[in-house]
This record gives sequence, structure tokens and C-alpha cells, in this order.
Amino acid sequence: MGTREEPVRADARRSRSALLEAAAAVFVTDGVDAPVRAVAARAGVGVGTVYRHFPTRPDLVVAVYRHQIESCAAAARTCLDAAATPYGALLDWAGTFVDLLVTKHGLAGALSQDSGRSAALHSLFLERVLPACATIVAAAADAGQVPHDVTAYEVLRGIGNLCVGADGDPRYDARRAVRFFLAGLRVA
Amino acid sequence: MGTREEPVRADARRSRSALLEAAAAVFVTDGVDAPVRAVAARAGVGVGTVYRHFPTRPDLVVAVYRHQIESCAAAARTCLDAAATPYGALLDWAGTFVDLLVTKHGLAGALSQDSGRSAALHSLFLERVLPACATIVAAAADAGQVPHDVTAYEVLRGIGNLCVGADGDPRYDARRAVRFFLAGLRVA
DNA sequence: AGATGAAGCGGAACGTTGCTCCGGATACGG
DNA sequence: CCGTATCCGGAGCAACGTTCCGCTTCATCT
Repeated sequence: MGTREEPVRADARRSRSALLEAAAAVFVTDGVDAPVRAVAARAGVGVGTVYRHFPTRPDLVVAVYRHQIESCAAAARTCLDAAATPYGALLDWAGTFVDLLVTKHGLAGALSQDSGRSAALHSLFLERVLPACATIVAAAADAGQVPHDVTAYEVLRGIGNLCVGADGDPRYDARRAVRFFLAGLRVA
Repeated sequence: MGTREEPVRADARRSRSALLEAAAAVFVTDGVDAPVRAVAARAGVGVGTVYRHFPTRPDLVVAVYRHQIESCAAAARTCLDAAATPYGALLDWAGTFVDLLVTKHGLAGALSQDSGRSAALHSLFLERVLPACATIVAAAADAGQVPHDVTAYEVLRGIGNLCVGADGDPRYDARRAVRFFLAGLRVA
């Protein structure tokens, strides 16, 4: 599965890191949907080089945000430890998740469309943040704060969906919507 | 805004209805994101003819679903009359709204992306179903079943977002998610 | 050091989008 | 039945993700 290989040759390593840096910069200004050519140009590199390092567009996105996504997953533990109750931890962790999704324009959208092409993005979330979410959801269920039949997947998906296209629309506050959604999960 | 004109010439009228029928058929099988060319081919017509009748892709989508969207908006009244409480009406109406969005593959997705091109879809929802939703939300707020600061827009948007990509994913049930979301709106 | 071949590079090119344009066909009013 | 305003068809454009391949560059072996 995860082909974790740092390039051996110096030029390849240089290209790869230039690409990652350029992509990060471009994604900040133009959103995650920025054209591959824009990233290539910014890195001073041909498109072929992009596809040599990242076989598909979502692979590039994954590479750029892998750290932040994994640290978001890791935050689940600390939220569980810091909060007074598991449900409180869920609220806190959801906050950092929403931050991640809303800050990176279009990430939430890329997530919730299963065009098959974005398999890498999907599996990264499934392998990393789904277990994190599951930990908190299970704890909340065990504490009787949330129904037992609530799945981590639907919580993740619900939060993710609520963040789609949330930037730039002053009439819609994803954080608020997620708060409502999570409030609906709580048992009375 | 709304250019409501039936074509005068016989061939034009024929093309228009062939187009609408073809689009409906294609959207059912391939989803709302089906290529314009596919619709044109199915209607036995050139792409130019499509764009003569529907200046932009979302305009075609709007034309195909206008009836169902408006009848969904109209359902708000009957839900308010039929249900025991305004909140019950909100639940009922949300059910028909979710049905509409989930049945037409990709409609929810087309809705929540404001690429500027899909202005027609947006304005149709804003002009028709937002008021419908507002009626129910206001009634629920007046009955004290929902906070007064909850806006119809965020309810609409929340439900719409929760339906994005909900078809074909057996692990995610949009109806359930929406139920949670609406439960979170209710005051204790 | 110099040769060698595998790895990497760049960008032209392909297939697919939404959409435009205009020469030619067509139907309606006289 | 004929003139013309209207409409049709599909070639063509720009942008996208992705592929391909000739040329360059680097690590390595003698």
C-alpha cells in the first residue's frame, strides 16, 4: 500500500521538496483545487515531474497535508485526556478537525466526493483519523453520552460534509453547524 | 432574471422538450454531473442546441428539476398543517428535502459548490425553498422548539451538505445524519 | 577520471470537460 | 411560394488531469 520512499538521487529529492513547498503555497492562495500546472510552474518544474513524484493529483494533496491530518488524528488522544467528559472531548476534537477542513479551501469537498480518483485521500482519512474519531465515539458511547449505534464513520462523514464549501459564505458557519450536529448525537 | 419563454418555432419547441426528456433520463443513470454532450447525443441534437436553450449547464439542471424543487418547497405548507408541532413539520419536510437531494445523484454536490457558474441553481433554491424552510423554522422558533438565532439558511445548507455524496456509500445514511443535525437544533 | 546506464526531467500531446461561433437548414408570415 | 428571422449542428477553443518519450543528469563501477 503506502509506498514510503524518499528518492535516492539528489535532483529527485530537490524536485520533490520544491514541489511540496510550491503546492503548499499554491493551495493556500488558490485552494486545494488549484491546477497541477500552477504547482509545477511555481516549483519551476515540468508537469511530468509532478506526476513522477505524485501519480495522481490527490496524491499530491495527501502528501502536502499528511502531517496536519495525522496530527489532527493524534489530537484525539490529548482531547480525551484533557476534557472533563468523553463528549467534551468529542466537541474539542471536532473543533480541530473543522479547523483543518475549513482552513484548507476545498479539502472537505475533495474528501466527500468519491470519484475513485481520490482514493489516496480517502484511505488516508480512513486509516488515520477514522480510528481517532472511533476512540472518542466509543468512549462517549461507553459513558452513555451518545447512543451505542452511532458509528465513527458517520460522525466523521457528517462533520466533513458540514464543512464543504464553508469558506467565503458569511451566512453559513460550519463550526456552528457541527455543534448542532454533535448536540443531536447526545443522549438526553 | 428568470427568462420564462416557450420557443415560438415548432422545431425549437421539439428540441427543447427532447432535451429535457433526454437530460432527465441521463441524469438518472449517470448523475447530475453527466457531460452536456451525453445529453445532446441522447436527444439526437448538437451541443449548440443545448446551449441555445440552456445558456449554462446548471440552467439545464434547473430546468429538469424545477418542478420537483418547487413541489418540495410547497410541501413545507402541508407539513406545517399536517404535523402536530412545528418541529415535527421540520422533521417531515426535511425528509422530503433529503429525498429530493439523495435521489438525484450529485444534486446536493452541485448545490453546495458556489463556483459562480451555478448561479441559476443557487438562486432557484434561494428564491423557492429558502422561504419554505424559513416558514417552518420561524414557526418552530415561535413555538420555542428551536433557538431564535437559528437561520433558515444554515438549516438548508446544513441539510444540503449532509446529503453530499450520500448515494452509494452504505456506511453513511444521510437521513440519519440529518435527523441528528435537527435534533441538535431542538431546545431542551 | 571517465564511461555507463538507470533514474529523472520537461513539455508536447491526448482525451475530456464546459462553452462559443457561424455556415447552412428550416419553419413561419406574407 | 418565397423571403427572412430563427434555429440547428458540430467544429473549435481553453482549461483540466494525465501520459509519453527524447534528452539530461547523477550515482556507480572500473
